[in-house]
Amino acid sequence: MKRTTSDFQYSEETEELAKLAKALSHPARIIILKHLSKQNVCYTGDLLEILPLAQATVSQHIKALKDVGLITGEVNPPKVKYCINQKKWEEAKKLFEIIFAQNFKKFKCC
Amino acid sequence: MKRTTSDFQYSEETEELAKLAKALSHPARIIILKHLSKQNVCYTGDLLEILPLAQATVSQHIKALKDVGLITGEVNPPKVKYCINQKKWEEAKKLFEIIFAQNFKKFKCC
DNA sequence: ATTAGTTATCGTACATTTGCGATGTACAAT
DNA sequence: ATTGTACATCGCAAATGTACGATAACTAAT
Repeated sequence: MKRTTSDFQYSEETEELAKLAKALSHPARIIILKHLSKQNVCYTGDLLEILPLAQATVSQHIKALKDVGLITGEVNPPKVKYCINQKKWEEAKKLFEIIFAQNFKKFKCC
Repeated sequence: MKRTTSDFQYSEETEELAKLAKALSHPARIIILKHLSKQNVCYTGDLLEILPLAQATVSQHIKALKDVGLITGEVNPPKVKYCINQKKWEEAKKLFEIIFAQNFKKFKCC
């Protein structure tokens, strides 16, 4: 029963969910997303005030969220305005809903 | 996780969500959870067949899920039976629901 | 006691993430 | 042109994650 790792591929959905989960896997990025989902709009400076991190580090976390598509930035000199990317946000919501859909009410496990 | 402000602490909820997201941040662990949530019960051997990874690696991923509390194992010699930990599963579901609750219908962003 | 089956853990190598200071970029105002 | 503001990126160090072969542990059956 050989398993050849080289040609194996996870499904698109699985890969996407894993990527989104990774984006949520740091407290600072959770804070950023929660802040954005409440405020609807914010600037890097706002986040610097609520996070215990250096500016360079906050910028990195923002980049991670941007790279996965969960937020978008709009240059608004000399600031940059960030928002939730609503389309991706809904997509993420759905993917997490799917995996947590099962509720097990009638089963006894270990 | 070094912090400049040494006494800063993220909230329990934020830390917990980040930990759960980290548990979901690898495709192999997504597969394991999906399989368990469908099958309700499974053995390490079952997972070896559906994952492109060595036994040691699969065992590590299982451990990661066990450590965060999402699954439980019951020794059933010579096998080990795994299940979703329903209580933690529901907790995770709620935490993800909370962060994705916002839906932005009436706002225009960047 | 030995063997076979199943899974966990150890040791190792390599990749990625996290954090920060320093530096670079871009624009506005002087 | 220079300065100031806001933010991104670079380069580095430390920590953490990923993967695997080898080995250990544990039990059932011979």
